[in-house]
Amino acid sequence: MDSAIIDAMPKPADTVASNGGSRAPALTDDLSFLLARANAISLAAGNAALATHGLKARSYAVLLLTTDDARPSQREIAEFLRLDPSQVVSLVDDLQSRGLVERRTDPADRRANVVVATDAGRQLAAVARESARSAEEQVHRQLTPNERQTLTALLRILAFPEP
Amino acid sequence: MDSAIIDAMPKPADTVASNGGSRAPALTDDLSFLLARANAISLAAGNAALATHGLKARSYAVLLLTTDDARPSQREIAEFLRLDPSQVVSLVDDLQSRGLVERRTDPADRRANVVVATDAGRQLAAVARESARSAEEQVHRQLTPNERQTLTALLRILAFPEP
DNA sequence: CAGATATCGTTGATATTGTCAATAGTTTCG
DNA sequence: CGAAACTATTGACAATATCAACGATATCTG
Repeated sequence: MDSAIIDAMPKPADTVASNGGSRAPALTDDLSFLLARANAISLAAGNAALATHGLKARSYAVLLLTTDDARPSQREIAEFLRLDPSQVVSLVDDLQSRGLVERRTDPADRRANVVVATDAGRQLAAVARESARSAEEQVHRQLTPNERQTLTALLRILAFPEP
Repeated sequence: MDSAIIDAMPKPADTVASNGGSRAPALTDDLSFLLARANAISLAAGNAALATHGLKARSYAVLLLTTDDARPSQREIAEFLRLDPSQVVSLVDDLQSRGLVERRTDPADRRANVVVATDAGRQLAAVARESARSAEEQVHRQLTPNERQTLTALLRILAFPEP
């Protein structure tokens, strides 16, 4: 069915107590590994849910950004999603060929393309969002609302580091 | 330099208040997206740190698992890391060709290969672990010890769902 | 202002990773 | 025993990542 990428990396097992018996040296306690595995699961669920609409997490994220008032350029999209600019080209190409977004050269900087969702794009984004939301709900159903909020706040610190 | 994968997916922006002004519709508040972005950052840092030792997050994770007393089979490794079994074949091939791990057919089930680190593998794992640890430290330095512990606990719930 | 320097999007080449079906060897189950 | 299920492996193919080079702008510096 669906699978996913995972990339992990461990940590010391110093504080011996946290490990059940004397089992694995690290991975299960490792933040980076857990991050990777949780992401893989979340991503798989999201992709599965979005497939109905001909989207993947990637293209969905781009589409959603283009519905924003901020009118991001391709470079900004690339930075935000941590993608190579050339990958954004492909993603926008695809969405554009389906009539979901448009490229408009930024009047303020004619090198840059501002990507903006069409009406069709906005409509699709809306329904896709609902699918994504319920897929997420499944993945995160083991967490209480409070826990979700805490998790979101902590992840935001990692995802958008200060210095 | 390094870049990384990202895959994201958003959420409703219902609770209007959480958004600064009237900016982005969702992504910054979306758990799945934050998970993806945080993972991308963590992964990039880990890969960079491990490159010194000729490892990536992937191969490092496999190597580390093989230092475990649990003596995982390739199938178990694949499941744990959420990889296709064929990818584990490649990873183990590589590590084995470098003399870091060995394949031993499980006496209890001669279909299965138990993968176990050699002495050299254990040594490398030890030093690589130190590199990974300090890379992680950089990524997570914005979190207090308490926050890290909380985050770990919450992520574990997502990474290893109950039912 | 001119020329050097940097940036944005794009293309294309290349490597890495993901996905899937098919297979031989084993085990398990009826 | 024979059928069905499972393990590792291979190979083919699709998707993604990575990087260098380019034309079109913009910005900077003297």
